[in-house]
Amino acid sequence: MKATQLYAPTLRESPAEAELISHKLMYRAGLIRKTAGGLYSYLPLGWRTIKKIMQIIREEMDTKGGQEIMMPIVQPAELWQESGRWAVYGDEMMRLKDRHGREFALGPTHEEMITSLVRDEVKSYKQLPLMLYQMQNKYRDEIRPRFGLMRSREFIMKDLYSFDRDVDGMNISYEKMYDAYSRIFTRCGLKFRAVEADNGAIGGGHSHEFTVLAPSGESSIAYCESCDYAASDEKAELKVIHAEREELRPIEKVSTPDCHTIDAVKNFLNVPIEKTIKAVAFMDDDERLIVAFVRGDHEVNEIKVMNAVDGANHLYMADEKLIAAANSCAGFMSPIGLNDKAIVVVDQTVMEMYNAVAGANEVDAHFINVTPRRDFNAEKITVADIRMIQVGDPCPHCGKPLSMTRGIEVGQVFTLGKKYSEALHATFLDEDGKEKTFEMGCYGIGVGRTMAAAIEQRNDKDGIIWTRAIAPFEVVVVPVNAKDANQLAYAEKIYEELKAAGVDVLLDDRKERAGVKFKDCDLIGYPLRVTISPKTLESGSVEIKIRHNGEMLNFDRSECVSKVIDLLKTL
RNA sequence: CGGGAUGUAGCACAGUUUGGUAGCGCGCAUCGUUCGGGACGAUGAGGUCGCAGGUUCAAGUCCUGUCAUCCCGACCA
Repeated sequence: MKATQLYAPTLRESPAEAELISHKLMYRAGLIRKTAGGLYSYLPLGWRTIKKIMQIIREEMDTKGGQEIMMPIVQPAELWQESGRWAVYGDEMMRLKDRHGREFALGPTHEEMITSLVRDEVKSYKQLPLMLYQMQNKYRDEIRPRFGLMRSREFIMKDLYSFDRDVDGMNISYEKMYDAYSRIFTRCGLKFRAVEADNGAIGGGHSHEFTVLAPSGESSIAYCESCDYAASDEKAELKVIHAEREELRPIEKVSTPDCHTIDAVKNFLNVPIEKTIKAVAFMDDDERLIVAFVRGDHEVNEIKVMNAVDGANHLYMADEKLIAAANSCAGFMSPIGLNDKAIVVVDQTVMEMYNAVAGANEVDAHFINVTPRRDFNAEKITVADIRMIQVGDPCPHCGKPLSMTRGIEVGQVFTLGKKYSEALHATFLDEDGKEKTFEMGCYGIGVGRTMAAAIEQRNDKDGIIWTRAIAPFEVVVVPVNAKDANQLAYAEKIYEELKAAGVDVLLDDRKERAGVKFKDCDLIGYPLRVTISPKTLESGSVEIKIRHNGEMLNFDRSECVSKVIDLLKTL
């Protein structure tokens, strides 16, 4: 490819609306352009990278036995009604009607489609396991598209679905995909973690999010530097912290005027915050009052609370009336004396405290010397791990202190079990002649987001730093002055040789000044630059610059191709 | 959907307070000089000032409405 024929409009300045480094650089380097909020066009350079990422994904999927297919983007409402998700999915689904008024959606995901496809065709265990995947645009009408390709309304996704005859088979498929994903992101040159995730509404089974470590990421993860444990902050399991055993003292009510917050109570009674118990009151969709208790210095994890309470799907801040109905008042709640209107959930660590401070369920009063195991007397107490992880909490695997970081979720794997196969009555005949329901799994990768994450992770003040595997071109050959026919001919020769050797190479034959071309090279981020100048022409040599460390090397012209190939192996 | 902000040339922005001929830089085109890290000079093209209504002799500027974009929050199979 020659730069004079390449449509790669670079910009000196980034658009005001771009906030994220990767978004700015993709715009400036001429990789993408925006059409409307959350809708982007990929220009030639961006699309080349996307295609390379897709190819890596394809190879790894195929290696594991995946077979590529292509399903329609437009999906009939009936399928979604069958699974029950037509009503559930809400405004995030882009819906449309055809000329006859029949309802359709632009696919946000394809569980229904694939399940319907497979149930009609796969009738015997002999056809299993089956793994089918596709790469295509998905549509989600995000409440707030942002960060360029990170959260857009139309995006390219690879989605694979596995069908197995039993749970063991499903778990094997899961392991295969987990392994493939690790290989894919490694090949893309990304630093990532497979994070244990909450699989929320899907329910049951395993789930890992493949998260690229980057401070600008939207998800927060806890990870261990000593072992490979990593989990989203919502999911991270926590161990019980046992307080030091103390002589039990009798419980006592004390006056704590105007002490509505834990800080105020702590200061007023002059006790360490670790000796206090705080309450957070929620209500769910059915207006049930759910009161969560954690140690004063801990935070409540709403997801864990929801998981601990049967039937709770959403949590909201409770209103005063509900709290009053449970015989309590905001700011002074405790499990001691709450009536059965309240569902009480207590963090496991709270149960191990001695002589602690807790509310008294009346205004301006607290109990001191509360020992939960002895004193908690609410109707029903659920004890569970319900707190948010904090830096320094021990790793559940090896016990070392955990670190926290932010990350970009680029892929997710999870087991679905029979959720969709049951809803859509997708069955097969097993070896024993009995009809059985498929055990499914689904596995997604955000392709555009992977590109953005790669840029987010590797860039400097001059631009993008591509890893060789996903660079739009591996090498750029730059004659410093393309108006000089000798230089251009020399550069063209080298370009042809590299191309013949299978190198993905661009010739920057534009009649621009050297500075302009160099700036563009750095901005776009080709891993290697081969420079041709009067000097190299005269000495019969070439100069090679390595983008990521700025190193300049000189080689005899005859070695050019072999040196480029050697260097590329290290990038 | 709540809070905040912004819409003026391809990009970045000034002009709006106090109504009076639509501007600067970059980019783009032509010519000349220059030529290893975003050169210089000259000439030039490019705008219904987001859109719609209103006030006024006169609106980019004031008023009303509306649309879009961005940020924070809520939300996120």
